[in-house]
Amino acid sequence: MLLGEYTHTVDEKNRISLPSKFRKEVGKKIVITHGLDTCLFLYPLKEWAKIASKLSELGMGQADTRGFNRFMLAGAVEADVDGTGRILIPDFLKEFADLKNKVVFTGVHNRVEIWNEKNWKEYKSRIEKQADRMAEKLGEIGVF
Amino acid sequence: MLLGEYTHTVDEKNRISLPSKFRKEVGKKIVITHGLDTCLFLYPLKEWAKIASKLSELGMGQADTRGFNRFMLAGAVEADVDGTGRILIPDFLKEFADLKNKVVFTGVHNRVEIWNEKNWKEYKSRIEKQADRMAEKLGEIGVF
DNA sequence: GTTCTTCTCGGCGATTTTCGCCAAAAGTAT
DNA sequence: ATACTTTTGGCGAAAATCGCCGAGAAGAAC
Repeated sequence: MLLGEYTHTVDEKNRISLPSKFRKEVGKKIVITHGLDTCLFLYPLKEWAKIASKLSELGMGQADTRGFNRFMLAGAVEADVDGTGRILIPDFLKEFADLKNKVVFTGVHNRVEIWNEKNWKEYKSRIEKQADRMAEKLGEIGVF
Repeated sequence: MLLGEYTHTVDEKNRISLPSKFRKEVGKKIVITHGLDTCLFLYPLKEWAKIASKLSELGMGQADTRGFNRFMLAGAVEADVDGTGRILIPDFLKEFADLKNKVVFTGVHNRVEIWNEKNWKEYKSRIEKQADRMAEKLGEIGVF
C-alpha cells in the first residue's frame, strides 16, 4: 500500500529521486503515464500489466475508449530506477504535468502520482474543503 | 476500545509520545491520516487495512471519489512507535491539523485522534453546549 | 574514416535529514 | 523515601537527497 506525500526537486537533467519510502514497493522497473487531474501516474511494472490488460479488454470499437487507450498507452513510458533511486522524466510527460523545479510525490493505493507542487497544493485545498461532505457519503458506505 | 483524553507536547523534531494507555492497543505499527474537523486520525495498522480496502472499492473513475482517495491515502503515513513510545508527525500533517507545542490525544472507538490543544478546547466547549440537545437525540435512539 | 562536439546516463560524495537510543526530569505508586 | 513508569530533551550513527563530474554513445563536420 503506497501512502503519503513527499516533495522533491527535478534536476537539470529531468531526473527526480523517488521517495525512499516508495522504493521497495515499486521496484526497479516502472511505467510512467498520463494521469488524471494534471499529474503523472507511476506504476510498478507488475501493476501496470494488470491495467494494460484491462485496457485491452475495452477494445477499440468505440471512439472514446479508443481515445482513452491512446491517452494511457501512447502516453506511457517504461523507465528504470537508477542505482541511487532516481527516475528520468521524458520531456513530453514533464510538460503534460507542468512539472517545474519542485514536484510532489503522492502514494495512492497501488500507484504513485507526481504533481507540480503548486498544482498539488491548490488541488489539496480544494479537496479539503469538500472533505466533510465526502465523509457523509462515506459514512453511508461504512468507512467510518 | 480506546478512551480518554491526554495532553502531550511536540518536540522540535515533530515527535510526540503516545499516551501510555494507548500503546498496548495500537501496537507498534500505525497509520496517521487526515481526520475530519481539523484533527488527525491514528489507526492501528489492522484497523487501517479495513478502511483502505473500503476506499479502494470506490475506484478512481469519478472525480470526487478520486479526490477523497487522495485526501485519505496521500494524506496518510505509516509510522512506527519508537522504543520510548513516540511517533513522528510529518510536516504536512502537522500543518494540516495546525499542531503547535501542545496537542491532545483522544481515544474514540477504534481510533486515536490528535488535536491542537486550543482547537480541542473550543470544539469541546461547543459540543458541551449542545449536550442537552444531543441527549434528546440519543434518547430517541435508545442509548439512555 | 577520423576528429570534435553534444547529449545521455551512471555514480561519487558533501550536506542535510532522519531515526534509534540513552539519560535526565517529572510524575506515580508502594 | 524509594522504586518504578512515563515523558521529553539531546546526541550520534545512518540514510537520503541532490549537485557535480566524467565516461561513453550518438551524431556532425571535415
